[in-house]
Amino acid sequence: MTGPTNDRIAAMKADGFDLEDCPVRTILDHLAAKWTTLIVFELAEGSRRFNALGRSLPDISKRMLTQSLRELERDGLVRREVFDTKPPSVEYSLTEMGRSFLAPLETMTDWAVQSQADILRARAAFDGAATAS
Amino acid sequence: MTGPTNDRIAAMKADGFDLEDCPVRTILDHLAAKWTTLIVFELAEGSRRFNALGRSLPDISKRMLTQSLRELERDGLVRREVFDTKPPSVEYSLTEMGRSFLAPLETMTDWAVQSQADILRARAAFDGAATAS
DNA sequence: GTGTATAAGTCTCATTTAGAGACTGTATAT
DNA sequence: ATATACAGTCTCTAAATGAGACTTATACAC
Repeated sequence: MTGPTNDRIAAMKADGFDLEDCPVRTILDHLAAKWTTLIVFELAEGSRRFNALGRSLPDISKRMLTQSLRELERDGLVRREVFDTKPPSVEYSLTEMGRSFLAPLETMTDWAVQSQADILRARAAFDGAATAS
Repeated sequence: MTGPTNDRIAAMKADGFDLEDCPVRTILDHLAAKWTTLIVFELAEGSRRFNALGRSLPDISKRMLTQSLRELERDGLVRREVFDTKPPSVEYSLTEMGRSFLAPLETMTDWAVQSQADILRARAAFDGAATAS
């Protein structure tokens, strides 16, 4: 959105902070990406090869699987190892940092599981109110 | 990705589980959406009106701000109140459930802050390895 | 030996989603 | 008179995603 920014943001910017390039945010953006959490959860159970991961996440496209794994590898959460078999196989596994990410991830999913009923109720109420003119 | 699913997923499906329609996943998808966390953090500091939120999140478009707020409202994390001023003003604030979401959210961002240096290092190493033929 | 499948991707094309910004309509401030 | 603010909506364009064909070499079934 355009227009003047508010005081707090203005102050942070004056302080050299660039919202567009905030490292925490670029990290969160990756983690928040649609497939990241699913991949990490799957790798939490052990190393997996590319196609095996694809089979576990049936509705991800090869394209996005490749792309997500590359980002995870680049961020240091996932390790990629190529084995010289015929045909060559590639194994993905969590790094130590990747494993350290499981704790916050589980905090999130625990909250989701606990809140699930409330959320579904809220959605039903919202949709009902919208329908009832 | 097409192809046969693995045993675990197959077992869950046999058990009536539909990955496409997993409630936890639809919740996580919303929470993971690019703007959700920023909006929730901003509302954590107090209620805000539509344009004020836009000013705090300078690079969100009105379109996405509206859409994100609607989802958050529908999920019951955010309350929307219209005041009959001229022109009418609309105030957004966190519900109790919205506030309960701050804890897991902070767990995530804390992890991001703590891991930030490692991640940036990993990225630099990855990019360097790619560049060095 | 011919056909089929697997490995881990890449590439292209079609669809979906997001972003930029004009536009609405009333009312107060300049 | 003119500009600005309120909270959006609407349209048009740009970017991200999904579906699926294609690659190259090998192993297995028939």
